[in-house]
Order: sequence, then C-alpha cells, then structure tokens
Amino acid sequence: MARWQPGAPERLQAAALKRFAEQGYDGTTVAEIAATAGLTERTFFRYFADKREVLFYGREAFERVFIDGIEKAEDGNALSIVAQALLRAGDFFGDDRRERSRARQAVIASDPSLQERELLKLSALAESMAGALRARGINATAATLAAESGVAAFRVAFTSWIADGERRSLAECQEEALVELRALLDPAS
Amino acid sequence: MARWQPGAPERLQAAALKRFAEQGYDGTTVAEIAATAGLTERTFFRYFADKREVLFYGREAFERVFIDGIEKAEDGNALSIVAQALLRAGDFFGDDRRERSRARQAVIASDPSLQERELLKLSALAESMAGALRARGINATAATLAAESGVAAFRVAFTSWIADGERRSLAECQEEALVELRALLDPAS
DNA sequence: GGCGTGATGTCAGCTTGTGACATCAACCTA
DNA sequence: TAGGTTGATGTCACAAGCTGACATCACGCC
Repeated sequence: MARWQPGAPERLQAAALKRFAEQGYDGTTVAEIAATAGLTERTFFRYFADKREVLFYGREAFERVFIDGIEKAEDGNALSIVAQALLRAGDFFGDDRRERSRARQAVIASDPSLQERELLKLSALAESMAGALRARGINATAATLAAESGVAAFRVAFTSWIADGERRSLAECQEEALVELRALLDPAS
Repeated sequence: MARWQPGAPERLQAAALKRFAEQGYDGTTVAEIAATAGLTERTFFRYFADKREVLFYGREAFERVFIDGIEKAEDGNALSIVAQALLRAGDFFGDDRRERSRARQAVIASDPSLQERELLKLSALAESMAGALRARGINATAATLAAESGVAAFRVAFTSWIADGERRSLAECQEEALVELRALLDPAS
C-alpha cells in the first residue's frame, strides 16, 4: 500500500471548492482546506503558489485548446482566425461542465482578489493567443487587438452560457458574441 | 501650526514610489514606506486598503476623462463613440507625464500582483465605459465589447507611448491603434 | 540489508492586514 | 477662558498568508 493517498492537488482543489461553497472564500483558511484533504497547510503551499491558485488548477488544457485552434484555423484575417479558435473552444465545454463552471464562477465573483487572478489568467491567455497569431504572420498590434477582443467575446459568451435558464450551448453563445463584435462598426449599432 | 503635516496619502505615495524604485516592490515593507513618510504602518492602511493600492491613488480623475468623453461624444456607432473618448483621454497625458508614467509602469511590470491590480482597474474602467454607452442607448453586449476593445486599444497605445525613444504624443499613438482596431473588424480586410 | 529518494510534516518567523482603544492639538461653544 | 468634542494619528494584540530549514519515513533500488 502506498505511503500517501495519490492525487494530492486534486484532493486539495476538491476540498477547497467544497469549503468555499459552504463558508465562502474569505471565511475559509488554508489550514482548513488542507485538513479537509487530510494534509497540512505546508503541503498546500507546495502545490499552489497561493490560496487563490487552487481555483485555477488545470488551466493549461483550457489554454491549449485556444492555441491549437489558432494554429489549425484556415487562413483569413486576424479576427476570423480568432473566431475559428473560439468556436472550437466552445466545444471544449460540454453541457456536463456547465454546472461546475457556474459554481466556480460564483466563487470567483464573490471575491475581488479572485477576480484579479482570473483577469491575470485571461490576460496571459490573450498574450499566448497573440503569440500564436504572430507566428502566423499577423503583425504585432493587430495580433494583440484581435486576441484581446476575442477574449472579450469569450467572456461575454461564457457569461451568457452560465446564466440562469440559458439553454444554448457555449458554441452558440460564442457565435452570437462574434456577430456583435463584428457589428461594432455598423452605423446601425 | 498644524498638528500634522498635511497630505498624508500623497506623502505615502511618494515615499512608496521612491522605495519601490530603490529596493523593488517586494523588497519594501509597508512599515518602511510609512517610516519614510514619517507615519506608521497603521496609518498607511487607513488610507490604502492594501499595499498595492498606493500605486493607484488618484485614478478617479483618469477614469472620469473617459466617461466624460463618452457622454460628450457625437453620435455614431459604439466604436466611434469610444474612439472619440480615447482621443480626448490622450490629451490628458501630456508629455510632462511621460517620464513618471514610465517609472510607474516599470514598477507594475516587475510584480505579478501589481499587474493583477492594474487589470482589475482597467476592467472596472471598461465596465464604467460600458455603462456610459448603455446610457446612450447602446445595447448591453455591444457596449461591453466596444468598451473592452477600446481599453485594449488604449493599452496598446499607452505601451507605445512609454516605449524607449517614442516621440509621438499619446493621442497620435491612440489614432494608430484605432486604425488597427477598425481594420481588424472590417470584413473587407 | 543498507541507502537514497521524494512526498509530507514540524517549527519558527516575517509580512500583510484588522479591530479596539489611547492620545492630544485644534476647534467650538457657553 | 474653561471645558468638551472632533478627528488624524499612534499603540497593541492578533489572525492569516506565506517561506525557509530541517526532520521523518515508506518505498524501491543496488
């Protein structure tokens, strides 16, 4: 038998989500999270740089979907490449993930320091996307603007997707947000 | 003679900028900042909610320029209203502010937790701008997307403006960024 | 059987941030 | 002018986040 239970970071994340939902983010100490997972505070900080980071465990897979999407997109202008990547990323979030996403987002919305961290992650995502666009020959400024606008569209779509009573898939919400983005130039808007 | 030296928050901010430049953000404690300003740590936390906030003192005036710009802009589509506001905001940063902006931005770039705070402030700015757009009758989604894209353009322009050797005014950098943004959304491109 | 490895624990300490209460010059009022 | 009020600041104690140094000890390899 193994000396330690496997999957320490996953257990810590599960424990944290449970506690945050019950007592709130601020009302939960790292020591409590660790105890819930059968570990100590010190071990928590070996896996996560700080208390907030536990909510963002496993982001790399998520980010890779966007980068892959940009690399594999058909040729077009910067925005159309980003749009293709977003639509593929939409498929990454199936309907089974909706409830968990909602719960996680509710925790993040409850605390400004978590919103900051979320923004930093999204900013890093935009920077990665801009890099992938530059690798396809898009100029630096256009790449940055396309990536940032794309992330803004993703946020709009994601917010709709987890809203109460929303039935459409994330990909459908994405399409709508992209239509709106392109319509910003319309004199009618 | 007054019991206390006036302008405690300004003195604390100046002391902080000085120390951060000399010793780095992380290498400076709040107690040191307060001592430099002739005050105590407790007083620092009476003026600033946390250590980072001292770098963002006086943001309201900055934000108001954007909101005023949106309110006073001539009619047009969402993006053109945002563009008018950005160009006015460009005038807010005269050439005399360039050096201080550069120094401040260097501190922020040196520490991820400061970048987080900066992103939160910019996100709040975008949300205010979106509100001002909605007040002009723009629909919610378009307002959010136009505001976020506009803030992205501002960041691009601001980064150019404080780059080494840049001679153009911020307003000129803004114009360039806006041209790129419009080209991005233009289906013809 | 001995030994290194590596995940975890223990402990001490620093920094950030907060609540409760004390201080005391300036100001107001009778 | 005496006496009370105000408000910026100080003092103290403490919780919580986070870190470095070192200890522990099952597992697996030689």
